[in-house]
Amino acid sequence: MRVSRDQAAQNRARIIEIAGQQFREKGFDGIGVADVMKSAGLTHGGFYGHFNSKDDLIAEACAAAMALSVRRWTSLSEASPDDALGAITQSYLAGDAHGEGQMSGCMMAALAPDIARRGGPVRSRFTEGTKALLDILVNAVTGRSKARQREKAIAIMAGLVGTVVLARAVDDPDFAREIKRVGAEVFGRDAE
Amino acid sequence: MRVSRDQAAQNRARIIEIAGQQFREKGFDGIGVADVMKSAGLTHGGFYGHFNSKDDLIAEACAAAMALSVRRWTSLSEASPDDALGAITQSYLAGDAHGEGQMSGCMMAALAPDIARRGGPVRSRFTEGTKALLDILVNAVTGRSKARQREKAIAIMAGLVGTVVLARAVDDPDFAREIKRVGAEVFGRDAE
DNA sequence: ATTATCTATAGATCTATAGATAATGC
DNA sequence: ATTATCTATAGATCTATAGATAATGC
Repeated sequence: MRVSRDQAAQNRARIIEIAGQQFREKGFDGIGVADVMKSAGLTHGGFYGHFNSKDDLIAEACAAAMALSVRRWTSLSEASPDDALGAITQSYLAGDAHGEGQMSGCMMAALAPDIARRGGPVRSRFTEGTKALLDILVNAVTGRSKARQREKAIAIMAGLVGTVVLARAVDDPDFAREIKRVGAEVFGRDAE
Repeated sequence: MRVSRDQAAQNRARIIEIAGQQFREKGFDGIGVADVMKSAGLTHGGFYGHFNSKDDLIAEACAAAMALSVRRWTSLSEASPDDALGAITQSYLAGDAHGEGQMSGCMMAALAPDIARRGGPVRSRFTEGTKALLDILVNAVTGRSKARQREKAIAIMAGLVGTVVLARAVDDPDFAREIKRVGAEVFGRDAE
């Protein structure tokens, strides 16, 4: 039942990708190692050939999901050079509406509080990703100084994360829509 | 070992209060029924005389924590009638810094993504609380129309939640401080 | 020969229940 | 007599490990 080195590397990458999706959808404690492996078409026991522990996988999945967001924001910025902020916020807030659910959405909005409760590698990988995303936003907004741009970018990032977090948690669809509409208007425009 | 009806009611209230703190600190899956009961000075088996299930406790703890936030925001508004927004945001963002940790902080910032993954009573109790908090903020901001006030209040609430969520998740203390400083400046002032 | 994966299981943990106990409240 | 709480445990689930298997790569 052994596979080639290339195949094993692909298997590892697929485990990380699937884990990232399942974690965002169900939470770190909402999905077990055995089910992640099953979704990847592998068996439970094989997991520990790829990772030292579930925490190890969580750190890798976190880093990979953040890296994917960085690539998406970068390509959105390049595709809309005159309204990078609008393109990013629209993409960011439209995710849920398009029925993709949280599994393909932002790691920050899906798991930041859970990441805060974990230590070590998970948090540091997440922090790197957060800084990288922030840098993209800094270049997507205007400001009389770099410091002012950074200030705006931080507020927008917090606003976007809070918007998605609240809209998802709320039970009332109309209220959720209202939250997202306001989020798009307030944080998607490069005011002042 | 039986206690009076009054004592039993107090025990129930204490279980809810302690559960609310532990859930915020460790997550819904991070603390078990047995440990909550132990913290309340009771035994595991007694739990099911007070609640039908852990989910039932989660809903009660969620509602109680939101109600406490509503009372706090209300009294802050009344104590600072000319800068209710500033008083609320300062209190909201200062929590972590004062070493209180998340256990006494905001339910939205600590558990909103986990609440989004749960169904039924937990989400509806949370939604009620969120609407009540929003109403307080609406009255704490100015605007040429009620609709504009509400829009500002929603953006501020999302901004505050996102600020706390990101500042907590991030590994770098300087970065966390920067996020909270910006959040206080941008969302704590009744601009425009 | 090495190693990626598989089967099987140990050990821990967690929710929920069953039945016993003892103090309250009619 | 009722009932709030306790002790003990069933049943499920989850992480991690041990040992076997079979195809790769030197």
